[in-house]
Amino acid sequence: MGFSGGTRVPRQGIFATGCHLAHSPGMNQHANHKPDYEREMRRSGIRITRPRKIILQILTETDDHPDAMEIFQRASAIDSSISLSTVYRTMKLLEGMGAIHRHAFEGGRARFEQAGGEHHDHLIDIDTGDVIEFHSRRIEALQEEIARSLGYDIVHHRLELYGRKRKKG
Amino acid sequence: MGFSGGTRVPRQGIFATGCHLAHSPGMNQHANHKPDYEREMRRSGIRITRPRKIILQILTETDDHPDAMEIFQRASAIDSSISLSTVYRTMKLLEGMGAIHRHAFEGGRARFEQAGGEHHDHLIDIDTGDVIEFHSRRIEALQEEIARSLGYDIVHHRLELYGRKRKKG
DNA sequence: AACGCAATTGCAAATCATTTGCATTATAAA
DNA sequence: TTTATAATGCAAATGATTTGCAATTGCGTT
Repeated sequence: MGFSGGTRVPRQGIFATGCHLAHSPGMNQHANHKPDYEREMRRSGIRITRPRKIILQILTETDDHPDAMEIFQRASAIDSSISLSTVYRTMKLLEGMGAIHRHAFEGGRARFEQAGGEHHDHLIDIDTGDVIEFHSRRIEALQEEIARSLGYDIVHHRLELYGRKRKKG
Repeated sequence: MGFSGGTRVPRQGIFATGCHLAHSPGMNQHANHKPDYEREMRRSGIRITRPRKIILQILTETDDHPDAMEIFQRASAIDSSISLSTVYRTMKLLEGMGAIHRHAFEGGRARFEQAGGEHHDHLIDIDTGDVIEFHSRRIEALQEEIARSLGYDIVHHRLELYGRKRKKG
C-alpha cells in the first residue's frame, strides 16, 4: 500500500512558503559546516566505534530519508559485519544526541534524516515515496495561534502532506 | 513514554480557527443524525453480526479516540466472547466503508474515531493523551498553496500538534 | 421453522518492525 | 599493554496487527 519497499527517496531540497528560502542552519556559524558529532560523542564519553562511524557517515552523506533497513544495507556494503541491532541502537543514540530526526511517515517503518538543517515539514509523494521538504512561517504561526487559543503550548508538531504529482499545471 | 496506557482520551469538541465554529456534518441533512451503517452494510452484502453491532455501537457512542485494545475491552464488557482479531478485522472493514478514521498518533497503536463529522486536525496533550480537535481553513489553504507550488495535489494530510496545557495564560 | 452455504468468528500461530539478554569483542583511559 | 566496561552480534523476546483454519452463524431460501 502507498509507497513502500526499496523506493528511492531523495530529499528534494528545502522550500520556503510565503517568503524566504531556507538559509543558515541551526547553530552552525558557517553554512555547510557539519557539526562534529564524533567530537561531541567523545565529549560525552560515548565511544566512537567502527559501526557508528560508518552509520554516521551514511547519514551525513545522504540526502534522503532512509529507514533502518536501508541504513543497514548501505552500512553492510561498507562493513558486512554490522548488525541491524546496531543500526537500531545507533539510531536511538544519534536521535538522543540530536544528530538525527526520526519520522513516522505512513508505511510502518521509521525513517531518519540528519538534523542540523532548519525546521521543515514534509510532502510525501504517495506514488514514489519521495520526500520533499518545505517550510511555512505562516503555517507555523497559525499552529501557535491555534494551540494558544486552546490553552496549550506546542512541544512539537507533525505536518505531512501526502500527494501526487500534478498532471498539468 | 508520552501518553500511554489507559489514559482517558476525551474528544473535547471541534474548534474552528480564524472564523467559524464547526456545524453541519458531511452528508447528513439534519444535525446529530447518525448515518445508518447497518443499512449500508446490508446494502453492500456485508453481514451484520453481533460483534459488528457491538463495535459499531461503541464507536458511535464514544467521543474519544480509542485504540483497538480499548475497543476490545469495551466490547468484551458487553459480550465477553468477542475476540481482538474481530475488533481488528471490524476496524478495517469500517475504515474501508468510510465509517471510521484511523489515526497514527505517537504511541505505537492506531486510534480510531467515527467518521461523519467535518474534517479536522488534532492537538494531543502529551501529558494526558487527551485529543482536542480543531480546524483551520487558513492552514488548509496554505497547505494547498504549498503543494501546488511544489507541483503536487494533496491526497490527504496529517497535522498533529503535541502540546502541554499552559500554566498561566 | 428448518436448510444450506458462504461469510464471519475465535484461537493460535505468523508477521513486521523494533528491542533486549547475554556472551564476546573492542574502545580508550591508565 | 593491560584493563574495565561500553558496544556488538546473534538469537530470542516484544508489541501491534494479521492470517490460516476449523467451527459457527447470518440470512436468503424452502
